[in-house]
Amino acid sequence: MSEPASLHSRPSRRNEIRLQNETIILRAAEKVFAEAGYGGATVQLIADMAGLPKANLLYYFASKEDLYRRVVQTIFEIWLQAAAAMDNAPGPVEGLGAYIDAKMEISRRHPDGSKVWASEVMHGAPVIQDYLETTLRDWTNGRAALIQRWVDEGKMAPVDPEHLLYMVWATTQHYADFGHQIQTLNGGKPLSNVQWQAAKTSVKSMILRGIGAI
Amino acid sequence: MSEPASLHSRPSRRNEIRLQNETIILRAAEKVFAEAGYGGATVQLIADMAGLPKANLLYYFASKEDLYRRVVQTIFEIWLQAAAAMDNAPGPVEGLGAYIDAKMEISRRHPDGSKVWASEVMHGAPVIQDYLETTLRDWTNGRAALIQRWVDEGKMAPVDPEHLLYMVWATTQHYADFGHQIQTLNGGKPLSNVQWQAAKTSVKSMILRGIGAI
DNA sequence: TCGTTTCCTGACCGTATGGTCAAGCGAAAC
DNA sequence: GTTTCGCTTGACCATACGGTCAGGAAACGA
Repeated sequence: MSEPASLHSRPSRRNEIRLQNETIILRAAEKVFAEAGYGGATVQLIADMAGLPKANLLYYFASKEDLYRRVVQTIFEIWLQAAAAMDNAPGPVEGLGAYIDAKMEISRRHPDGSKVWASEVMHGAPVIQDYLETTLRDWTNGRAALIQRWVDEGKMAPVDPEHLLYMVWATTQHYADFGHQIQTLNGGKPLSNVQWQAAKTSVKSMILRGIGAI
Repeated sequence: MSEPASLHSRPSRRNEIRLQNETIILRAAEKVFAEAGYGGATVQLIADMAGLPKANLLYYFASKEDLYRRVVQTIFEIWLQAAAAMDNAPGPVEGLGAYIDAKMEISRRHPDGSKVWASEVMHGAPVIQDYLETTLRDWTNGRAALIQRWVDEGKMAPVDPEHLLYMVWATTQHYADFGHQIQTLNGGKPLSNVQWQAAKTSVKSMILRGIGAI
């Protein structure tokens, strides 16, 4: 109530600082966790990457684990956004096509996040186990049912929906998680725009043909 | 020259002990590195898993890094064995089919090794970068040429060989690296024999159909 | 201007880690 | 029987880590 005139033009300077620093720290943390893993990452390393004193990080985030949890949750939310790409699609070509596009785009724009996610799952999902058992399981069951419907309607070959989803996840995330290997096999250079488009096209056409949708 | 009678029946007791302990230690190390990552793994943890005093590990292996290097190299050799499955195949159905089978079998039997490999690559391959640039690159180029030949001979659709290989790697290794996620989505239970067979069949049929080989 | 709240940070602390070492042990070689 | 040599291990060490804290600086409300 004591907030003056413009509610959005002045986020009170303090909140602005807080938000900005939290963003910087989270970005640095994502990178360091991706590069070194949770155990290999140190608060000092993240602080250096963020350009802030270590004690300042621990002013904004209670602990290294807390920071890690925030990073993982952020990635999970990005993951869920792409998940919506399958909604309201008339068939597998549109639905899975859009989903693959979205996931490839995430691999390109958030490779660090993808790596942190992969690492978290590989280590037994100590932080997001409950999400796996609730949100992810529900989403997967729902989409598996949708795919099964497409099968029943003769829009694609009778493939097991879950293994199809695993293939989509695996293939798209590979371009982020194993980006270093791909880059090495690409003569040491990152994939160009053209190469990314080719990758997208290749993946989509192989998968959609693989399920008899095209 | 002073070696008595039977050269193979008595590996001189001491070599036997050495070999046996090294094996135990390497097995324990693989598991701990897979579960905790390089940074999260401690020599003490590996020693406990192996049932030996910490100082004894460091008698057989000079350092934690040395131990890790040995684990990664072992995995790379297993990887290369499966790579031979594509050799001497008349076409993609036999060649890629056998390769996918072999890689799925590795995911099932060496999930820890697969995770260590994935982790190593994700962190920029600090230990096996030279292998990536030599052995892996040569192998990949060779197989890409082979696949291209199949394409030219009309045995499969004109797909980009490298993206096809990436898809095979990603999909097969997913069952090891993301085994925990798959298990969670499977009601918390590991895949049964039947489910593993179904996974193999699904992956093979989707990929082989995806490249127009069947 | 003054009091209050939030932000900032160098110095510090207990702990855990990778690695060392010296002394002991036991099987084999002579 | 004695010597040799690789194996074994508890104790130890320097370092680096996550986290704390006290006290100062800056921003804010009145």
